[in-house]
Amino acid sequence: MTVDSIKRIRNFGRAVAVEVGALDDSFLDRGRPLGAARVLNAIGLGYEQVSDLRAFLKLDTGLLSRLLRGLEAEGLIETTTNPNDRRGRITRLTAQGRVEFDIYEKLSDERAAATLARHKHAHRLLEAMDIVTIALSRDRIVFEEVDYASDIAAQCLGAFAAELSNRLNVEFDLKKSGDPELSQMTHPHGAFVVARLGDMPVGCVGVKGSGGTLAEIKRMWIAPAARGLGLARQLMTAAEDAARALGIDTLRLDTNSTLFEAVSLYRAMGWQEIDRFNDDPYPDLFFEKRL
Amino acid sequence: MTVDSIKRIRNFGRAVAVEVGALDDSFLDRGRPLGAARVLNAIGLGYEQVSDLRAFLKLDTGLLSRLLRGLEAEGLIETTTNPNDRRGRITRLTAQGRVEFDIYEKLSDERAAATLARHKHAHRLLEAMDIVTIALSRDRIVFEEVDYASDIAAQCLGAFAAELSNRLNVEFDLKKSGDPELSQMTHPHGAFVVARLGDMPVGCVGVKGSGGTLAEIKRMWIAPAARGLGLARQLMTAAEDAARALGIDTLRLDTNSTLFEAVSLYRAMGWQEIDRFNDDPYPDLFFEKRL
DNA sequence: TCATTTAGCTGACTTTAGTCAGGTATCTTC
DNA sequence: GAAGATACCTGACTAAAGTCAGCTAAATGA
Repeated sequence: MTVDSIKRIRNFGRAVAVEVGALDDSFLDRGRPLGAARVLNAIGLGYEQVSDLRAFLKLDTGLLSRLLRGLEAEGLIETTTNPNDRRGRITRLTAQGRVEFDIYEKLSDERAAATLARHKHAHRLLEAMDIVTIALSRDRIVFEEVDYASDIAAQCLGAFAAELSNRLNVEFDLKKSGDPELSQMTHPHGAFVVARLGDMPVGCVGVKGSGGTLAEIKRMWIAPAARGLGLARQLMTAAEDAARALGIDTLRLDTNSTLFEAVSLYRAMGWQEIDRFNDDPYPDLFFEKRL
Repeated sequence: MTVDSIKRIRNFGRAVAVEVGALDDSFLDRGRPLGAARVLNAIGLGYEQVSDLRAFLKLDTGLLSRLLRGLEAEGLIETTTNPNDRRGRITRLTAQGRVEFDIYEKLSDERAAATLARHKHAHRLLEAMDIVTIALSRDRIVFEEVDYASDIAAQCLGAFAAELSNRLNVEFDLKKSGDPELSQMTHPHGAFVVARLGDMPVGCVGVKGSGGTLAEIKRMWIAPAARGLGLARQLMTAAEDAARALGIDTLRLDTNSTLFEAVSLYRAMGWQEIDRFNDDPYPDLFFEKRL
């Protein structure tokens, strides 16, 4: 079984190496060596400090320095000293550099679009790619508080609502005007936490308070492609931390007994079953945790 | 939607590039430059002719020639002229070269095992990897007749039986002694066709004959990770070709109406619905095709 | 048969990547 | 404020990768 698994991973590696290599090749089409292209790309992505660039690209100080001089000579970047630490330097794309960066971005997009075009019904492929992406980059998933009205929160809530509508076979629209949740999941009443991989949302949870020391956990969602990685636990921990920071000492939540994985997670994390505290028809299990 | 799909593919590319790069790095541990290691690896994989090596590795003739001389000097390979075309050359691993190749294989296996170890419940990840592997390498899937008793046939049949047992919730064991299918799916009575990607089985189908001009299609299976790619059609075509080559002019099959995708494929490929021709309880639809 | 093509080799070269030992300016710490 | 650490630079180097013209030997094809 394990031998077979290793074979499967190696087959995977071989298959994707072709795609990855093709992208690098397309980067050479601009006549610039790959090293310089990668530096330009990193700067365009927002790595400004030379030290950050070095860490990100894993380049020797001398080599990076020379590549930067090269891009400078091409008129693609400008460097200034970092005002906060005048040993360090800040690099920035010039207008021309921005143009060139955008061309590389376009090349990447075209590569990806070509892959997509080769697969008419790519839904399953994309889903599988997401699973792989998230699993391989699990360590880079960040959990952070965001505004309930932010873009990434909206993405999470939209996916959450779509899934709920689909599963319960009812209309479930979070966007209806005057959402009373908004202020209750915003400081100082409550908070909203998302888990994301880069700009890709992979989970969320809301702490819904009313100004007192009691709050409720709501809108708990993990992206389908991110399930089975133990993110729920991390997300709950982040939510508890956020609640504590707001001065909340008791959290409640409602759930359904058919979601046995979630239920056993709550129990494992120290939640106590309590009596029904609302009259929603869907939940049949109620929990409380003292922080 | 498409813009989003492109983002997902690019995120995927970024995530796997790290893994792919790590493998290359581990190849450098042997002290040999990557180019030479790749040539050695390709020879070990069975690329014997220098021209094949060149095409596979996309190397300049001069560069490859020099790399081959280097490996020769290390005593890892031997070259002889190709007796069929004495301009060409054949390369082969020496015993020492085989040892070195095996070490690289082990390094690759260890890399894969390390990836596996990082993911305790890797089942979902492996399944997703399979989907990606097969989708990206779809063009390299080969359809070929194999012996019903061969190893790859056994793998297909085992997977087929496991799936059927699971789906019908009954014991379904193809391995019971004296399988009557064996001779009926072997030349000259019948045939067995598999679809494979390298050594990874992705589908199979049997043509079960009894010496006459009538035969039956049986054991049609597509690996779960390979579904949605249109392989069934190619597999059926290969089965029809095999049947024709055996002098068979009429094919029959039974199926279940709930498998509507399969049923519509049969209709699209020119199969005609006929009356029930056996009394198995599972199938409720019967088809025939004149070749 | 003889011109042409093909397969592979070698020599001479350039480019790219990477390493390392200095050096200067700046920051940190005691 | 001196000692040490840090950030970045340059020069000098090596190794690896890649390019190209020209060569020989063999096969191909009119």
